[in-house]
Amino acid sequence: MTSHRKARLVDVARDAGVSPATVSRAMAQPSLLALETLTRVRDSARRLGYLTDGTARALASGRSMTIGAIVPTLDSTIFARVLQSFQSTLAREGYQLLVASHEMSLAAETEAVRVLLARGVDGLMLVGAERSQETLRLLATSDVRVVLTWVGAPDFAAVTVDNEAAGRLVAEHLISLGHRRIGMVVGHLAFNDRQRARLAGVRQAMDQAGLALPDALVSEQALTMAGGRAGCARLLDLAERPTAVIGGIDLFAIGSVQEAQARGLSVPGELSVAGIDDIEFSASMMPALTTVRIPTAQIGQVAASTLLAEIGGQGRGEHTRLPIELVVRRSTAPT
Amino acid sequence: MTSHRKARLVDVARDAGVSPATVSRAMAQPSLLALETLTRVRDSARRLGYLTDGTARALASGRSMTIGAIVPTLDSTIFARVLQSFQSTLAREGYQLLVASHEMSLAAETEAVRVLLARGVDGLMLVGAERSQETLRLLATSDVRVVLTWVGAPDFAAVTVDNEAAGRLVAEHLISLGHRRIGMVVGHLAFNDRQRARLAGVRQAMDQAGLALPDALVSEQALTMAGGRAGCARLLDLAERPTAVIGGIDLFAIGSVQEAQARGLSVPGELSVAGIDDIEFSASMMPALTTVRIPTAQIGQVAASTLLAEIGGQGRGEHTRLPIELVVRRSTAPT
DNA sequence: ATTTCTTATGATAGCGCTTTCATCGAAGGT
DNA sequence: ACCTTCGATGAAAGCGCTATCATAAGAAAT
Repeated sequence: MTSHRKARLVDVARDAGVSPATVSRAMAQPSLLALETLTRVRDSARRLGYLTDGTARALASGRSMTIGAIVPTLDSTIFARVLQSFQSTLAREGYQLLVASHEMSLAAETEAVRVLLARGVDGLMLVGAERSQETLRLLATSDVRVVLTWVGAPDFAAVTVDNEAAGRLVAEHLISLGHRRIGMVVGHLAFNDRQRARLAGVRQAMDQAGLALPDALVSEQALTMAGGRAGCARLLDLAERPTAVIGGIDLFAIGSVQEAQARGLSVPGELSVAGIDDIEFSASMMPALTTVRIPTAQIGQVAASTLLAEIGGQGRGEHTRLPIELVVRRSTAPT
Repeated sequence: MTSHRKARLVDVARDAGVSPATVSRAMAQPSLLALETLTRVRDSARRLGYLTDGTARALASGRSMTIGAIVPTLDSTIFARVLQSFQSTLAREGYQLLVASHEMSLAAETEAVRVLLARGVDGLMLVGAERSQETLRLLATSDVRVVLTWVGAPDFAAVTVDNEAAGRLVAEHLISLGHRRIGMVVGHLAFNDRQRARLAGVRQAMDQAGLALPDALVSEQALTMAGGRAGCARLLDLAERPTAVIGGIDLFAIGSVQEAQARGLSVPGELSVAGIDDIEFSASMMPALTTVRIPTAQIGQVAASTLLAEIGGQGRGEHTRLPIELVVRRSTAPT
């Protein structure tokens, strides 16, 4: 609180009796300075309450030390978790996280990319592989490093998970239990390649077993528990109701269990239910949910490392596929 | 994709045959220009793929159009929700969100404040009123506008919720149902004034009813469902077990219900359980949870508006207290 | 006509930092 | 001793934009 106006680099330089360049070095590459000079500069800086002006630094150096992340929404266990680990890994390296959400709109994503690029982010985390032409153009024109999450694409580094396999895994599990008529509650498929892949995986397993997955047995819903309930309700109202329901996300499966129980159907006695994600709640609900474990926190952490490697110059578009695993619990049973 | 190097303001100016100042105006205050000039500049900008360099703009103008938010963690339904609405309100006004999390560490919060201030944020959202001296000093020295959430403090604008009243509300409800021995699972109280206030509220209600809340009946736990389970387990293991358990957050209450059920205790028959928050799941679990509704999304939205008003020069430290409400459902019953 | 506003645009000085490039003394090599 | 290398620092040119002030040309007022 020494002075009133914010201290600048030159103020510190004057106070310490060195040139601005030296102060700059003291802040950014201390190893270049003689120990004595360094301490003198640091003392002055502390005394004056000096904080490097990140804006000016970014302009002069060309690097903002800022990473952008564009997710569908922050209001989701899954993305929140990914962002948390992404952010903390980044922070450890001195990077800051700029977040934007697009609420499942392709156009909004494009706009977010434009804004973040204009902000001069050094890297960008995106979800999924579906992009507008305009977004791709923006990305190509700029020189930001990009890391995709969940689903990858050729020209970008990516940290993915085999969503198709996830769908296959649950479906095969259910089929092996003797289920023949299986329904699925899935998120809106437009601009959501994760859900599309999971559905495709379920389809594959069914096909392979010679079973059908008619459109009537697939219900698209908003990604909430209430959506899961509504979707399950639709499936249960069918003349030929399914003996098992797969939730494209755990939230759907949880909603489905609730709907079934509300109708007096026992799970898994009369209806088997399985999800994909393995969120915290799934393990401890009654009955505990059979699901596929997606290593969400790890996605964020690896995405951050990958992106930092890209920015650092090592790593050329590396793809990491994280393992997933079927977790059989109590919500599924033989027919 | 016209040129290879990134287009700058001067490039657009040259292309459009105007001065840099005019292009700057075209981007920031279009109303100052003649319509014809404006379109000409815009055409050039589009053709060259020009994006304003936010960094340079921030340096020259002194405003970064960036808001920082420091929360305990992103990985929480509650904060994720607040941030989602905060972010989308901000985005509508052209502001970008820079997030940081401190994982319940006072020192980490201070560091985050330092970093965000250095980044030149125009505003800052903080959670709770507990701050280190150093943080307060940093805030006072800089000229960022600040908005507090959940709990307010004299010198800052704030959007709060009466956490004490929330605790009181559930406790009174339970007391009115005839419960005399009530336990509480609460988050770690260090650097968490929200949980402290909720606990204090419960205490008040108990005191007023002439009841005691011995330390043994209060279990501090990490803010997860598993924490809720563990806390409830501790309370149920007591020689004199409580007839009702209050969760300092809904997650605790949910975990408590699970623990009770896992022990074969019926809820609310043998144990009443209530929470505070009203997260999505609470309404639809079995039994549906009695809780206090906290308007999370609204907190984010109002916090954003408040902060923007502060930045805009209107509004001097306004405090908004959002209403909360007891929601009685099926998890509580008379003794 | 002359003066006074307005409106649209230009010229240009920074914003606060980083980063060559240059300098200079001390250390190392022969 | 003499040249080279190295380590530590300084000088100063930007980074790409905004904002102030100045200017010019009409419009309005007298």
